[in-house]
This record gives sequence, structure tokens and C-alpha cells, in this order.
Amino acid sequence: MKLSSNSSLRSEIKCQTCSIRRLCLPVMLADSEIEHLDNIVQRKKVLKKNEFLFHAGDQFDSIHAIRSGSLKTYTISTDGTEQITGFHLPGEIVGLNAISSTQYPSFAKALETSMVCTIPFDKLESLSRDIPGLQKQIFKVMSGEIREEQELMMLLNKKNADERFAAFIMNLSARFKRRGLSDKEFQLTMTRGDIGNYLGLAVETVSRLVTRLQKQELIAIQDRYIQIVNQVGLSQLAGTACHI
Amino acid sequence: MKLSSNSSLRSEIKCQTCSIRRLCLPVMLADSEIEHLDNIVQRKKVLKKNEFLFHAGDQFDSIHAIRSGSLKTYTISTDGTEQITGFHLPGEIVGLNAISSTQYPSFAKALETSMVCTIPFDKLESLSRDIPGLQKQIFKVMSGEIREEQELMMLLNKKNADERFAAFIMNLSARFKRRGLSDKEFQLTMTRGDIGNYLGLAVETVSRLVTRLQKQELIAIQDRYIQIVNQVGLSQLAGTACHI
DNA sequence: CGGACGGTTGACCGCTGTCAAATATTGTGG
DNA sequence: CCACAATATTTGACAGCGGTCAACCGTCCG
Repeated sequence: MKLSSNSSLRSEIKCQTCSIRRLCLPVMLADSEIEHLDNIVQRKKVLKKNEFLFHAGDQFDSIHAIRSGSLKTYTISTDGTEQITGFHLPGEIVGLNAISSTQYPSFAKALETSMVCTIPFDKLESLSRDIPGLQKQIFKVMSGEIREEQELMMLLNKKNADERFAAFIMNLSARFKRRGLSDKEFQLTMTRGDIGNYLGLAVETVSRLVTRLQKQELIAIQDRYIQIVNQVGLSQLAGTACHI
Repeated sequence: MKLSSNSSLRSEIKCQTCSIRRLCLPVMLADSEIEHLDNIVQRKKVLKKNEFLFHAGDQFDSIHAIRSGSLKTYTISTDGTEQITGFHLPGEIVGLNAISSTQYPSFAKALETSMVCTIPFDKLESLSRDIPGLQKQIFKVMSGEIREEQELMMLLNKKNADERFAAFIMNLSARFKRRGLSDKEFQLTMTRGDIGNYLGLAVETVSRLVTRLQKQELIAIQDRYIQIVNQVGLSQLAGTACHI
């Protein structure tokens, strides 16, 4: 039976006790409300590296909260090239761009072993009508995503390669910090190619950037493990660097 | 009194009889539901060209539906440069990126004389709890905006100047068509500078593009009035053009 | 062991930004 | 309505950032 496997999983993992609930949909909900939310979360499944959470074209019926690990979302354009639209960390929601449609417009693939909570959207909609705080939080999450993408747009439109890369690292740093992890050193779970794809740069350019920023003693990288050596310098480069 | 001016305006302009209600929030609502929506729309005001609907930093409490005309939204980065985040046509909603905050993150400025309907967000939230179709429509609008920005990202990341410009024109064309206007010829309400700013190109590049695409007989432009001469060619350039 | 994949480095060049200047258009005050 | 300033647009010359091509190395894994 479907329900039994569900409940067996639920007994282990619940929103109420989830370590990242302050970063996820339950933020600002009362305990009783979180319980209602928890009741509609269908599966809490594990994805191994390179496994898909969903494919573009799959029927949309759920959004997904990341519990651990990291994912990338991307589309494939008509000429077959991949375009990464985002990297997603624990507490973040993926699938929000599918609500206006019946199908997911993008792929979601695990960058490492990850745990994901799947939330049927019709149930979430109706629950959010009874729980104003939940409705507000969904609006906020979506609004925040719109805003972040606008910031990314500014990045791609107005900044050169060094600034893009610096901004990317600082953005990851800030997101790790929010999650209680070190903002000074962390593991990149994506390839250089992924980074370049996301930032609109060639792989070779990313590789050269890594080398250069390391020589400038802004960062130190060993494979995928990055340390931010000069935080002030890096954020200046990312933000307001005047490349005249 | 505030209410009297409101009601005097309301007697003239109502969602129920608005010509673009099929493109706006009321789509899919029953007449009685539209009436409830109409009742919370505070002001239906006119903006003259270059007037602001809101400034970045203004207290957020409302989103805004465009009734006629067109707006641009933009942010100002720390070094003072403007970054246009969107051009907005009748039926579209602006201010959605402010919901996650207490202030608008961007400016909204009229590109021409425009009419705008202002909708207090807290009232909209609570009304949408009673009208499932309204809640769904808000979700859809926000989801659609997320998706459109992801497509724009792909544009900026993967396409060259010609492809960007062609895609921009085709996008406008499609949006005019949805509104029952000609998709073959229309007035651009933004400057070349605005287009370049939005697409991540220098003004000079945009100007050269206009000249080149005109020579290639894909478009014809007289000042801001554009005609799409070769629709197939332009959409090929915009979409799947293989620039190898 | 060998192929696939990820990453790095060098050489080259083309697209597009920058600078400059001329012209056209719009807006404003008298 | 005109004069004039401010803004918008176009065109040319030039150079630099970053893409492309190519070669090489290291690691992982069947």
C-alpha cells in the first residue's frame, strides 16, 4: 500500500523536527499548522548523484523542498544546448516555475546525494487557504525567486567575467551562512562547466578565473573545495568593482 | 473624502467591464467574484510619460495591474547604473517582486501615458483565501514571471546580439497579439537605450542591429514604429538560429 | 588498461563595448 | 510659435574581453 510506506517514512522525518524548517515553508507557522503541512507531504525521497527529481515535460502536480544535498535545474533549448537556471540548496523550493503550466518546463537533477520532500500542489493550495501564514510564505518564496532572478539578470547584463564569478561565490557563501554552515569555506557541488553555463561563460574562462582569483589571493581552491581568503576584496569585486 | 473619489472612479472603470479582464487577474473568475475583486481595487490612476508608479525603497503595500499604456521597471545598482528588469503591457502585474519585502526593490516608470489599477496586497491575500480561482491565478502569474525570467536568462547567456534583438521583437509581437493588437506592426514605447539596457547591449549595438536587420529585410523601422517584414526569418533568428 | 569526463593552459580572433562626432528629435521656456 | 537645450539615434574607428580550437593532464570507473 502506498500509505504505509508513506507513514513509515513520516515516522522518521517530519517537518516539525526538520532542522531546516526555519528556512523552508514552515517558517512562521504554529506547531499545529506545521503538522497539517507535514500531513500533505507525500514522499521524502533520496536522490543519488545525477538522478532526476523531474524531467522537462513531466506532468506537474507537486513542488519540492530540498532537505539536504543540492540540485541543479536546467532547460534544454531547441538546439540541444543545456541552460542551467539555478542551483538549489536545503530549504529551497523547486518546481515553482511549473505552476502556470501542466508540465515542468525544466529538469531537476541531483548534484550529490540529496533528500527531497515532495508537496502536491493542489493540496498545498487548499491548505494555504486555511493557513494564512502558509499562503503568505508561498507568496514570499515566489516573490523572492522573481527578485533573485532579476538580480541574476543584472549580473549577466552588466558585469564582466571576474565580477560574475565573484558574485556567484559570494552568493553561495551567503546561502551557506544562512544554513548555519561556514561562509568562508565550502564544497562546490557543481562542475566548472555548470558554473560557466549558469554564468554565461565558457568552461575555459571559468578555469582561468579560478586560477587568477587564486593568484590574487582572493580565494583558494583545491578541486571543488573553495576557501574565501579575502572576503572584503571578493565582495568588492562582486558588487561595486569599478572596472574602468 | 477618499472614498468618494474612489467610487466616482469606480463608476467609470470596473473590472467587470474592463476590456482586458481576460488577460488580467479576473480571468477564470465568476462575475460575482470579479465584483469582490473590483471592490478592493483602490485607485485606477493615470500616469503620464516618465511619471513613477513607485520608487525603489517605497513602502510596499500594493501590486499594480496595467490597464493601458506601458511601463518599465528597473533597479539602480550601487555604482548608479540603471538595470531594466522588464517592460510591462496591459493586463500584466507589476510589484510582485516586492512581496517578500516591505519595500519595492525597483522603480516603475511610465513609458507613455498609462492607466494602472492598484490592488492592496493584504486585501488581495485575504480575498484570495475565499476565492480559490483568484489564489490560483496569482500563483500562476507569479510562476509565469519566474519562467519568463528564466527564458530571458537563457537569452542573455546563450545568444548573440542579433538573436537577442530578434527574440525581443518576437516576444513583444506575441504579447501584442495576445492583446488583440497587430503582431506585425507596432510602436516601440522604449528608447534604443532601454532596449540595449534590457538586453545587455550597448546603445550603438542596438542601433546597428536595427540598421542591419532592416537591410536584411527582416524588419522595417521608422523611428519607434516597427514592422515585421519576414516573420519566419525573424523567429528563426530569435529561436534556433545556428550561428556556426 | 583504456575510455570518458573534468579541469587547465595557450594561441588566436571576432563580437561587441567604448570613444568620438554628427544629426535628428523632443521638450521647455519665453 | 520659435529658440535653444536636452535627449535620442546613427555611424565610424578601434581595441579588448572572452569564445573557440587545440593539446594535455589527472581521476574515476568499467
